[in-house]
Amino acid sequence: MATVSRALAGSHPVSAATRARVMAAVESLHYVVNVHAKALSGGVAGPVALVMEQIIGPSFADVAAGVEQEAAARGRLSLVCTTHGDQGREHDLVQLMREQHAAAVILVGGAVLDEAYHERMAEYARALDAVGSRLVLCGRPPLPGDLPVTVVEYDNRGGAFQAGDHLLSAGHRRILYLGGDPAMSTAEQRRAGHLQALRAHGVPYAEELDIPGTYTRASGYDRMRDALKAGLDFTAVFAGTDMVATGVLAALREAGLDVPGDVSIMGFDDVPFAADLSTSLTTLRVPYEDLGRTAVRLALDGERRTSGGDHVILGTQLVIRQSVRPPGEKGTGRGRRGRT
Amino acid sequence: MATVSRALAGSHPVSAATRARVMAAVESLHYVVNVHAKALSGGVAGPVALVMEQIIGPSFADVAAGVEQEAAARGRLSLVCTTHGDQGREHDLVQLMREQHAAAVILVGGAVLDEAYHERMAEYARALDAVGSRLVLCGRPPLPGDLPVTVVEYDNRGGAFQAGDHLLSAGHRRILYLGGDPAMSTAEQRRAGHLQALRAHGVPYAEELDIPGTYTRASGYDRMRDALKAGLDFTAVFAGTDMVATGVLAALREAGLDVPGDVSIMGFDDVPFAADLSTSLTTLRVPYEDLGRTAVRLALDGERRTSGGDHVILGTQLVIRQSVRPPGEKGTGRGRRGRT
DNA sequence: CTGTGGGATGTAACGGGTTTCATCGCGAGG
DNA sequence: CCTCGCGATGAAACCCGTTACATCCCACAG
Repeated sequence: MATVSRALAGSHPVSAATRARVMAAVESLHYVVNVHAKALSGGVAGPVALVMEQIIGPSFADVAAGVEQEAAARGRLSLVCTTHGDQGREHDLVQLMREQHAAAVILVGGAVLDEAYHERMAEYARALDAVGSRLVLCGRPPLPGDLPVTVVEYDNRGGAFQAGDHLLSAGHRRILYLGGDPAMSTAEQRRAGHLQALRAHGVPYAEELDIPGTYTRASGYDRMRDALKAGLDFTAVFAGTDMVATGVLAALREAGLDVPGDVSIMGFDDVPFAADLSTSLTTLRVPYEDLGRTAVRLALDGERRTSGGDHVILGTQLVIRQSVRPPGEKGTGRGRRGRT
Repeated sequence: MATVSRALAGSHPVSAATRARVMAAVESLHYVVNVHAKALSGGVAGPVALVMEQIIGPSFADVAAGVEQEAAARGRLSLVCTTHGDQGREHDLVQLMREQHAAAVILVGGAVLDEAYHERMAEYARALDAVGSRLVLCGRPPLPGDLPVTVVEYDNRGGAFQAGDHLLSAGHRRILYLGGDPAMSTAEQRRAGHLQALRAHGVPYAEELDIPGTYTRASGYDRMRDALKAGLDFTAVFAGTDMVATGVLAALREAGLDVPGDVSIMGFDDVPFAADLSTSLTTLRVPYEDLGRTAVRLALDGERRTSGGDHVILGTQLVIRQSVRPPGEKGTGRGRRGRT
């Protein structure tokens, strides 16, 4: 038994004859080592767990792809778990990953940054640290205090500033901002970036143009229809997400408005089909796959473990297509007062 | 130690006082059972492994979501692994899953159905069966012979027939078929369905309109440009995939052709953004998420294990949007002879 | 008052590897 | 020819739970 182990692991010298016999036996018996036994006695690298609300949606799938890729390159398995927004399930999953001795638990996606959130994360961080697992926050801001947490963000605020700046530089002054849930970190950061851009251009804030929602196509569609119905005055729409932008596009089209002739649209995410929408979307590319890869890399490499953790912010990139044009260059030019 | 186990598992009676003490200790020590030890000694359900070429791409992500969802509902973890088309890696992954004692290994995506493939699958099936794992083929035809394999397909051929029939019924006779790699099972099945529809309508097969490629946007774009340049005569394009259709749409648009005014397009897959393309796509909905769910359900439920395995074929559904219109209803009407 | 049944808990084996330590055999050097 | 030393291999401990089995103690019935 010991010899078999040595032969298979190659950790200690074994005679060629014995090795051959072992290999033959392994072959004929279809033998495979039992990971559990192996794990129990020593080695075995724990898997990398990715915890998100849902897989559906291009950005999450991209993060997952990045994680899987990087984990596989390091000989790790990657687990995919979804919470569907249920905190109880999130908690259970973290517990489960502790049992699994996961090398890293990556929590991805925006979150509501209230007091309870911080407590929850602190608890996760400590609990995971106690069993040698690493907590990684992906696409979320770092935690206050000195917790064993690795953070990989992308620059929501900077990106939104860049995007808003692009719109403003084109001459737009009345920009309808269709954001996400204001409680969510990403939504708030993007909104902050937009507001910052407004200030930078000396454009006064108009409350009626600042509309929250969710990051879904349906939300974009509904909010846009509402806005048109309400006769809001605007020349451009800044959608919190390409999905939102897609809904906006559909609603605008239905209303007989031309993009970008009548209304400009700015997206966010650069989903794969952004270029193929009825009007190809000017948007902001977010390096989702990179985000996943970086998360794994940071969690697994480096000897840190020095109380605090790494913190990386990935940049975003403006992708200029056809959905943004200076106002008034064609068609009615200035906004729209709905069908009133 | 035994008492602790009993208290936590609740399998045997333990006095309330002892249970309380155990719980307190667990709490203060942040104790969690070791899955490996637990697995070694008895229970512990193995994870469900999903093996695919890549995660990126809406259909794969949907399958993954279905698998994760159904696995989680049964208290199983789901592993995601990608092969990137490498058979060696596929083999390694199957081996790895045997070590992991995975409950099921789900291979998803079309495959080249040659002799070597069948041998490989047969080997996988037997090897997995030997350790109590189940092999599931998802989106692929069943294997010849009596192997312990579960198969979950969707009706590629029937769907393609339906789609082709839709085009033909609209009056199209010159249909450009932009298929996938003819060696791949899904591509061949779809093509067969299309040919069947042609026959059913008494339309002769035209070799120059039967163009293979890959299921990517780039392939659709390139093939379409080539076809236009070659001056092919056609009134409709049947794209093997919505991604291909997206590329076709882009190429047609660039060439100044109107869809569906000049050319009709039929897609396949009903990707989430199909409705939002420059012309919303008439396509065939494939129940990818269902596919994943069914795969897990079949693999985990049922006592079968009776040599052979289940075989389920899921239906598809025609989704009529705006990219198909009878030929000649507007514009040039009859195909296009390129820029020649 | 004693026998007995049963709840509560300790003991030990087991699962399947890895690793340390001990043993053994053989070739080379003294 | 003897011994030292090292490569090869066997024995046993260990990893950490679960569970069958053995104890032990107490309450209740006879």
